[in-house]
Amino acid sequence: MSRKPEPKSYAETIHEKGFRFTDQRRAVYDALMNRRDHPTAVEVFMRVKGKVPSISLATVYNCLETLTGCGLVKTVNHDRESARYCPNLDEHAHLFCEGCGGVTDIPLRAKRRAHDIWELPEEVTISHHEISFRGLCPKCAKAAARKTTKSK
Amino acid sequence: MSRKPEPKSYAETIHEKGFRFTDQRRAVYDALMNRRDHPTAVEVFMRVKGKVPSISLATVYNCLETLTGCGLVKTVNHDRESARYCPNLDEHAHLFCEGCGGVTDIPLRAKRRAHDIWELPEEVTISHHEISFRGLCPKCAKAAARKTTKSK
DNA sequence: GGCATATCAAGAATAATTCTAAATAAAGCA
DNA sequence: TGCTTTATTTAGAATTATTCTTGATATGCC
Repeated sequence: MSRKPEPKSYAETIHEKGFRFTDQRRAVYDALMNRRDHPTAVEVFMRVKGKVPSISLATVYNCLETLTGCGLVKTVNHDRESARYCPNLDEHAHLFCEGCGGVTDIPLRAKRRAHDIWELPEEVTISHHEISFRGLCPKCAKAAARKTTKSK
Repeated sequence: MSRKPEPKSYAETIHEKGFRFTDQRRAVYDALMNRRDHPTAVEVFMRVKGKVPSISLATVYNCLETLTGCGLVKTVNHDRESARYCPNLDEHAHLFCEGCGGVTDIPLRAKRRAHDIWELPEEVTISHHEISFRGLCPKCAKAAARKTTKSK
């Protein structure tokens, strides 16, 4: 298949790690970058089918794993729901809305370190952390407030 | 079966919610409280079998759900691993050790509020949050440090 | 004790993800 | 360019944790 030149950044990142930048991997990566939301593997699969009709769900899982392994994408877990994937590499938490089911990125306030917030023993080494909130996103919270006001 | 008097606190909590405090539920609750660690449902099942040999895994799941519904136990999730259950009701995070596989409770430093740490939009309502760290617990971190020192 | 309801046990069913094996595609080299 | 080696993809089977279903038990209340 034909190849357009890619912005070096991520194509190179993949190559540096010893992986090939295939059409499938690009399509999966683009599916995330174009929307910058938090789709599940199945949702990515549906988006990608348009571009690479022959792609299989297993390949989507493979690609997502490769991309996370390269540090280009993050996995987002919440309770026992399907894993979601996030292209935002900045430090942030996630808010899972109980109203609309959406996921919102919540940035960390500047200069907060885990040790300032949590009583982490000195010795521990943190390789990864994940913070998730469940509640109502701004939109749903406002809608709920309106409803309550009216009914009273 | 025979019943010893229970400390009112949790037996009552269960009754208040309209549930019966059965032998199975007590055994599951005790399995958590006696060790105060973070077992999976299967681990709870194994512990409980000694006390209630006829118990089934499905019942352990049911009991754990009832107990969490009553606010006596918390569910702890990490990546896509099996859910774990935690009897510590204080505000805390969890450290999942990549060395020994153990889970450590990490208390919140006094008086930190989520809004101080995260750029949460004013309107949002948080009903629940979960913080998990992955890394090396103090014991494993020390062991790793020793090893590195020796080999150099 | 007898009735209504809650709970339990066993195994089937489900859902997300991973694994397997064969087919395809790409990269490296003659 | 053609050949070889290796990586990747595909489709479907397998796995794993959890939930659901159904009939059997146990409990609380009159």
